[in-house]
Amino acid sequence: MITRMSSLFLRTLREDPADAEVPSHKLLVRAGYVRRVAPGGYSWLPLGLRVLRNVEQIVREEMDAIGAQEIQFPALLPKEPYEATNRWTEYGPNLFRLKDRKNADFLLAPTHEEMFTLMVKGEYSSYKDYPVTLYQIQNKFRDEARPRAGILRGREFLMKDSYSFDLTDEGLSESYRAHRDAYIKIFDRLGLDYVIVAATSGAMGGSASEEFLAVAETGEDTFVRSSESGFAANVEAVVTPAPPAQSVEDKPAAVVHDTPDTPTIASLVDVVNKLDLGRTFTAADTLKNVLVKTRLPGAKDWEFLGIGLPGDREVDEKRLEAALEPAEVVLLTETDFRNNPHLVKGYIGPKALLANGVKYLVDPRVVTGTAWVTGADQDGKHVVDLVCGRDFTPDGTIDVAEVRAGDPSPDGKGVLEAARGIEIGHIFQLGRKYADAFKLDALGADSKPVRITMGSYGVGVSRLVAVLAEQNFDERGLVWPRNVAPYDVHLVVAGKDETLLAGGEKLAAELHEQGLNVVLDDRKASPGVKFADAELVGVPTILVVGRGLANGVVEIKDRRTGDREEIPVETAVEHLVKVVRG
RNA sequence: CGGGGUGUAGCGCAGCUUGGUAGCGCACCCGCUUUGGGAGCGGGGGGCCGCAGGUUCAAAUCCUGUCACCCCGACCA
Repeated sequence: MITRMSSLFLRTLREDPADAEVPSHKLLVRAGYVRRVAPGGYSWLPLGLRVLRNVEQIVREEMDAIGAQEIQFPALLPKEPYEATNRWTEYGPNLFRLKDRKNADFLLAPTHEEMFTLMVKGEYSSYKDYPVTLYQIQNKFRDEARPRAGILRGREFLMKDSYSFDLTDEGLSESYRAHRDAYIKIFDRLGLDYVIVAATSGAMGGSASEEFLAVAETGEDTFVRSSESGFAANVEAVVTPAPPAQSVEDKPAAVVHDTPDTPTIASLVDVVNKLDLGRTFTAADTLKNVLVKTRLPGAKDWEFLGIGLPGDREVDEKRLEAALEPAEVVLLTETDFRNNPHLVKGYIGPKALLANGVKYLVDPRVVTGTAWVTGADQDGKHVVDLVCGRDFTPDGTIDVAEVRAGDPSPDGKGVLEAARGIEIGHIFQLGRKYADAFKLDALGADSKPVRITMGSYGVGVSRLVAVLAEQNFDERGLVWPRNVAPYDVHLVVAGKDETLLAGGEKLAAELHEQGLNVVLDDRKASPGVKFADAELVGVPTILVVGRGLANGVVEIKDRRTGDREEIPVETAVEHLVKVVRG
């Protein structure tokens, strides 16, 4: 098709909008792709909608390719199904709730697990019907506490969500694998720089779960990756490699020393080094014991837990919560210490914990044969050379110490470096949570019911547009990957001469005949304005019909590289078709 | 929810300290000139100065209240 700029519903802005911070937000607004209408709510203008539809189509094609079938639910849903799964309350304030004129409760769907489950339950009842995978591409609503970064994190957004229904765990694994492969194809087709990391499944419930993170400085998620291998992981999922165990026999005996006024690790290291023990100690030689208490859901009492880790590391709260999930966890209060005099704050050692029945877990680096400077369970005293496996035996390990850049990669190759990412896809094996809630069974070959097991898989379609912008821009504007660009060719008529416009029109018509989508800048604006707009809008190929036309040549510019070449008008169409079709 | 900031034309901003006819740039409209890198000159249209109350002869400006929005963090996926 041919779109004329003279009539295209588009107004570009010369200045960045004041409320925009990240590149995608600034550029999508400036280039006239989206306009804000509410916090976290954006309208799509013609150019933006074309890109959104292109992304959507790629997602759709890859879903169809694995046999998933598209359906569509309302966004406006009754409360009841969400009460059955408890999500009416569990989802909390993030759920948009509203009432109809009869005062009945409704919600704007944040995701559609309930509806898909009910849909399948309503239609299918035999094992012969399974497996089946359904999906939809539809707007979702979440009342985010703080929408931000334009369409990167809105309250209404376009999402592809699919759900697999299988009779067996093996079937679920296969469905999961199929989605994983499909997502790889989608994100590869989009030309994205992304990683796949193991994830915790969060509020959705379920087990196996991976996130696809697009690499971007402006991302909200921190992850780590190896400097040498392809390893990447959420910080919560990093497994610290344990060093080999050492012999305990050759270690010096544990000796208690007076270490007054050493409430911090730094002060302890200072004092110990002044004891003149013939060695120099660092924070990494100390064993810090952190006391927390945990409580399982539904349980009444808190249970104490001691965590021993090298003194140069802090406990990472997110890793702690992930490690203890589903139990909740908090630090001990002053009252707890007062009620438990055997816990000497600042001087807690493994011995008192173990002697008083407090569960004691240590960092994986604390292996048999390692010697530590740690609390002696008396005010003002620490013990040096307390050896793991000789002087104390922990109840197990817990991997909750902070992960730092420079730590060895869990796969043994290279060291970890920190990076930021934006979640663009999330796949996980839900299991039977929703099938249980709605009693979704298939009648088996033996006439006995089989509980269905589900997988759930999401792609943030509108977010992908922002992510693509985030990864494809320069100081002049957007630079779309070819297969999502709003047009194949941006034809600039550079000059007001009637013959130039006629030449441009003719070329546009010929390109159109070849099946290319062309945006033709037929406006009366000066060439400078048109060039600047073309670069801001970001169509990958710019065709300039200008002063060269008198000599029978036009200019083709590559938006990304800036390369330009003059070619004869007669071969321009053929040339462009090759460029566009690759 | 904690911290910081901002509300003045479609967009970006000044004016507020020290009260007195609401201004600049971009965009938009008209005319002439200009046309390969965001043109020039001239003319023009567009405002409940977030909202409410108060002080005052007079409020964008001072006072009180309120609402909204943005950014950082917490939370969330």
